Amino acid sequence: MLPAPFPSDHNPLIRKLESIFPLTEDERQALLELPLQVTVIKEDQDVVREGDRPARSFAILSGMTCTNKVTGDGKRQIVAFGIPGDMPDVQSLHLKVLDITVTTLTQCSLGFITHEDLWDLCLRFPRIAAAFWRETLVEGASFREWILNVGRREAYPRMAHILCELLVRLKAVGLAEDHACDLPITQIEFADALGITAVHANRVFQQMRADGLIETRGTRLIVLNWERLKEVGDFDETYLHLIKQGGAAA
Amino acid sequence: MLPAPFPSDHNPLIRKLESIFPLTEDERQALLELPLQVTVIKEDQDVVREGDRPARSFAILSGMTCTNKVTGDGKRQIVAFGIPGDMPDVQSLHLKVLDITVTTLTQCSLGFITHEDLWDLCLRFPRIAAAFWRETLVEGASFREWILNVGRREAYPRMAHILCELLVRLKAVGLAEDHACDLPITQIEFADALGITAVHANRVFQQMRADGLIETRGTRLIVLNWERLKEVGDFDETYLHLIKQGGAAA
DNA sequence: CGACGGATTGATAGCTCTCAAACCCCGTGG
DNA sequence: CCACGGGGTTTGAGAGCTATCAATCCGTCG
Repeated sequence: MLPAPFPSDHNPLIRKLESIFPLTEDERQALLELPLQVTVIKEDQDVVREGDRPARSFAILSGMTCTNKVTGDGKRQIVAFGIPGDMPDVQSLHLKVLDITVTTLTQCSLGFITHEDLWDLCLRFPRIAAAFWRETLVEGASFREWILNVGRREAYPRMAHILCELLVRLKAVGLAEDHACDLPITQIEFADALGITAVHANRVFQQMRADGLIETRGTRLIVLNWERLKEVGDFDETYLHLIKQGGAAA
Repeated sequence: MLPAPFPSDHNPLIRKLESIFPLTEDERQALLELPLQVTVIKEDQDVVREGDRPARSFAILSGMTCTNKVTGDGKRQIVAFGIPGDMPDVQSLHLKVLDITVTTLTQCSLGFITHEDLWDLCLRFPRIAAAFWRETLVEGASFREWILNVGRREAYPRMAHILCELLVRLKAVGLAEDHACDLPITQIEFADALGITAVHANRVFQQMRADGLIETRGTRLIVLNWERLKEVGDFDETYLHLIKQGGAAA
């Protein structure tokens, strides 16, 4: 079940770009010819670390990551989850020193692209550059919502909100069914994402189960009452700026 | 004391771009010729609102803004402060629907640029496009630190951290002395930025004054012990990605 | 079978909130 | 010149959410 080298449109990055605007033949060709060093990395590994000065960025081809920061006294905060199609450290293209650490949550297949190649691509195809820029803006929107979530919602709705976000995003890349998905995220990690303790995250989960909102089986999340979960989590997916496809998903 | 139409290099936007990389004559010229509709707006006004679909973006020429979001039950969270040179809603260039509201904290002079003109500029001058992109990446870095701040620091260090950030950023645009600046931010707004209540923000301020860290005189903030403030706030300005100038500031 | 990381549970402490009221400063209007 | 009104700042006391600290439980893995 090792991720194969990604042919044509099974490349999540290309699929993502195509969801933003239809690629011309040239653009598509350039993306396919882009030197992509595909590497498989085990779970729980740091791909890049705060303070690094990478000469390349990467796209997640399969697997999940989390982007995190740490306070001076060692408390960790997860600020984003990465799913296939995301490029958690594109910022390093413009900002020399990384201010974040990207850690794998599962085994991941990552496609590394040198900054040189990325620059070249962006200069030759301004629309692709714009699409990357757009992606970082969407990421920014997500950060803003995350701040609101951590700053102004209590633990319970906070958890509900993040579950909604994850489910919607995973569905957008075809990795979730209607109301269920695989979430390789421990309660400790949820706690670090929500700014609460693992103990409290656990109690929140129990309450949500007791309330009939969700069910968990191992890493699998099953949402029993989607409408209620959205309501409780005060969730409105507008901020994810997903592009609605007219037709059905692939 | 009305902000005058901004000639040449008194335009904070141009100054900011120049701090990122030296502009060529062409680039500089294009920026100066950019149709900029300068508007003065009173304090406490919404410039754009969540849900809007603006056809233009704006740069802050003078004054301060805050970018905020609101939960379903009306709790407000400030996610960023805008200072001269910032473009709080550039995102609208790529993302149709605004997910944030930008409110003036003081009277502001704003330079509006239509998205059409912005696109044109970006396509003609890829380096300028890259600089804008870079700016949104820096903004993203700031959001990430904000999440860490709200999620993992207690109220006291949280406040210290935000004061550090504001002072450093204002100094970078020449709006702060070494350890003092004008902060037109009420305690209520600080509270909304920190994810705490106004009452608690007030108590934190009192404690910081009692500890000899700061002094406030009206809207003026005077930092009495900068080293200690940074330490307490666990502040390291790396994430602001400021570009150090070799020479002195203007 | 022992080790280990994650999930759970219980009891206590503590940071922050909530609610209310008072206080202050300042611009407005009589 | 002073009363009035309004927003921001302070204060106090009590309640509540979440953290802390410790153990226990559980499933997986060598």
